[in-house]
Amino acid sequence: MIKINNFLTSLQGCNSMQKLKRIHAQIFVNGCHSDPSIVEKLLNFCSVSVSGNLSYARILFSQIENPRISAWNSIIRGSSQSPYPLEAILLYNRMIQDSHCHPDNYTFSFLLKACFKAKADKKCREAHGSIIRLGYLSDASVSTNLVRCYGGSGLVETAKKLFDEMHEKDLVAWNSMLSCYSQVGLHTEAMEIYGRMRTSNVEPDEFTVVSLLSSCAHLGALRFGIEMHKFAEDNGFIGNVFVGNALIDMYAKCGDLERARQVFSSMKKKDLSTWNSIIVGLGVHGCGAEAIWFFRQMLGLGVRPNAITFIGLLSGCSHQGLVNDGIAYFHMMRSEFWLNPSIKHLGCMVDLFGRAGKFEDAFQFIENTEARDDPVLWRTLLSACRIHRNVVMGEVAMRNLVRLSSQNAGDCVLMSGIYADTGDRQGVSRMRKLIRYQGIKTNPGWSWIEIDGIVHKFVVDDKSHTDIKEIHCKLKEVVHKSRLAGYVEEMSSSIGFQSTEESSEAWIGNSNNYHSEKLAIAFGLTRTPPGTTLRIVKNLRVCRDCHQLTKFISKAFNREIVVRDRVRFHHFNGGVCSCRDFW
DNA sequence: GTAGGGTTAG
Repeated sequence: MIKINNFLTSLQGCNSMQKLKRIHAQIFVNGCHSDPSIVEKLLNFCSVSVSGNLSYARILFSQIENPRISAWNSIIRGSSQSPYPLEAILLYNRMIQDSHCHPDNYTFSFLLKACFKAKADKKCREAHGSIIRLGYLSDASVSTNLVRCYGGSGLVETAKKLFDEMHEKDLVAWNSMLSCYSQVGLHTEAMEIYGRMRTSNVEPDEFTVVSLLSSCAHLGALRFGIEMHKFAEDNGFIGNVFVGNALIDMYAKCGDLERARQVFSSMKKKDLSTWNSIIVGLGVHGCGAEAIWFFRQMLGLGVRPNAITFIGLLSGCSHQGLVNDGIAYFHMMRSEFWLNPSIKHLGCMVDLFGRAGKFEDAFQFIENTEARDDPVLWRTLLSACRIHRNVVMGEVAMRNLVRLSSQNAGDCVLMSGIYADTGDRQGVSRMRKLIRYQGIKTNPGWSWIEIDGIVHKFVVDDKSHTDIKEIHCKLKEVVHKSRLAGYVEEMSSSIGFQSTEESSEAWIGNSNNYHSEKLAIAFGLTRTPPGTTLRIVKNLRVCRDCHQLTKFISKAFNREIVVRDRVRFHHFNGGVCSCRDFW
């Protein structure tokens, strides 16, 4: 009789369906099929192993007369890892209804994994009830899975409560909570969790670093990101491809392209995300040509691009005015790689034409696409009209937004900006009325700057900062010095309308000196030694007047200033901006 | 002999 171990050894080297069947047949020949543990082993292997085969596992499972809990667990686990996690939930239901088996802590772990992947919120809550009833909440793996499930369905508070109630929080539990905050965009909370983790004496690992770097990227917290980089180096995490990718993304999003390139070239192991991170990073910095260069390298090495690669490429082309390249890559996407353009790709194309002032092309592009009723495309066209002060096309875009009943405050402010730029007071007042009449909510604008590892946040006309008097004083000096160098306030403010800011900032008449990014820059100037680069992050698009003033500041104070706005990066140096005034 | 965590998207 062949020993069980022999089967296991042959399974290890098994990579084809035929071999699997052969082993299965041998089990029969040797009369081992009546031993449930042997069949369960085979089942578990087929369900879970990378070289396994879930379809075969299903057949095997169907042949077991009264599956024991371990068999149920194997098949539920296999399905939860597959592209059809819903199947795991159905199997669980069958087990509860039709078998005499009771779920254990393993069953719940696998079930919850499936719930997370399938976004099955209701089932998650139901499982939560059973878990409490059966006393499995104290199991670390089960409760960590619950935390992820609630976090993934947006119920972050519930996730946090469960996490806080966990008796023994191990590293995986901390990492799950951290990534939960990071993924829903609560980056400050993610940082707080990290702080608590450290004070609880839990040593971070690669997973911790990756989630944290993602939060650093969104916050624009370069200093903290550099610290994390150092930490990763000291702890031997640098060979990890996730860590490398997250580092590239963090450096790019924090405005330090040079370091992003360095990390990229130092990485021995690269995957698709590595290439995407550098291409997308270069794209938002307006380095379209360089993004194309990387794209060609990538193709040369046989790495197949995906939809994200093309987002990076197309946005790079649009920010650098590479219209023909953009068109070529848009077609290449479908013809060579069988990728269907998403609304984001279409948006990039409208932006590509619009930014280059090719309004007729932009308009025709929207009209000829199936997504012509998607407000995103008209909104993109409207932004381009703002750059080029195109009233006629701006009104076309605005009319379409109204037709689709989706005009928001940002759209009205953009349109107002176009009217203001062309001196049309009536147009401005029409837009103001539209906002008041429809009660459209405006989006408050803020900017932040990181000084000595602390993030300082400013809103328009901020009075809350403890050093606000000093900041205002500095701002006066800054404006005075810039005026001497030739700075003139933008025309639009002289008719009582403040520029492009898509926010309530825009509606506060004469407060243009107190826009959030101006406050942040003035603060940065008072708190950093001469020559230090200032890095500002803001949630909206930078306004024309602030953009103009920042150019003069970069020259008058001899500072490099990097501003990350909602759309892209602006590198101000020696009186000019990398966006060449097309933003 | 059975478990849980990570990056990139106008």
